[in-house]
Amino acid sequence: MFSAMARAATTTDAFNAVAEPRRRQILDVLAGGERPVNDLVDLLDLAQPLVSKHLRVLREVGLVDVRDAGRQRVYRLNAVPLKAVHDWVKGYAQAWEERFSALDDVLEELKAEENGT
Amino acid sequence: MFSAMARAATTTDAFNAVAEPRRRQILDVLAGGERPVNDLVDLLDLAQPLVSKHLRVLREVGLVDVRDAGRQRVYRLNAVPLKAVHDWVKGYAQAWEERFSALDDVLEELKAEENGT
DNA sequence: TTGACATATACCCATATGGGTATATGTTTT
DNA sequence: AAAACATATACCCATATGGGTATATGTCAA
Repeated sequence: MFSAMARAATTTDAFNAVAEPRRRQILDVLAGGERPVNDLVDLLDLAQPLVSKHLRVLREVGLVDVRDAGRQRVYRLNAVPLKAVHDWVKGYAQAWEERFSALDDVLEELKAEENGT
Repeated sequence: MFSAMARAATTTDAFNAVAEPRRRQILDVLAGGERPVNDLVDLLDLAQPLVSKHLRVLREVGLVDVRDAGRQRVYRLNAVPLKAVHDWVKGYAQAWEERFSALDDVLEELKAEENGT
């Protein structure tokens, strides 16, 4: 038995992992190839413990893999969990395209008015 | 002058708005057409104030528009801000496809082994 | 105008979060 | 073995977050 949680963890899936800008930055760097932690510290200009913490979230969600290399820990991108995000958001592509073409229509109208009705 | 914030707000962009499952549900419903708040309350089986709060976040991020209709407030999807999410995640498509084809290779190998050698 | 209805807001609460500093852990070099 | 290096973890802290209940606000119906 346990009382209802006041708030559920929000760092347990790809959507949340990727909601944090720092973590997107990390993934963006790793997209260019695997990197030890210190590289990320330098590139992100963020305290080392914070980088490690973000990496932990990414690891728990499966967005990165780690490999030991002497005294370094080399992190590597695993983009697979991002497919879920992509699949969800892809469903809205039509919706924003409609919006854009609706805007185009308005602009066309304005242009037509400019040239006399 | 102000002291450094201990933590920045995380509900101020599309990435974060969409990280919350309830809000994705709301958008999924609105994708089927505009809806008054109470419809969402019924469909999501969530307390009305919570729905209103999630709608507020979505509104602030520009993912929904509102329209007054008598004593109802009708919410409507605006998918445009999702394009940013799509654009970012799209850049990783190649990465997860590589992973999948790497997996395919492994499976092929196992299959080959099964049939002798 | 009084009451029902629809929605937003003001609170309270427990917990998650991200940043920070100090330190533990493990590895390589000297 | 000791020192330097690389990384993870344990804390502390302020604040954001999501859920909940009560209530304010505004609109329509009787």
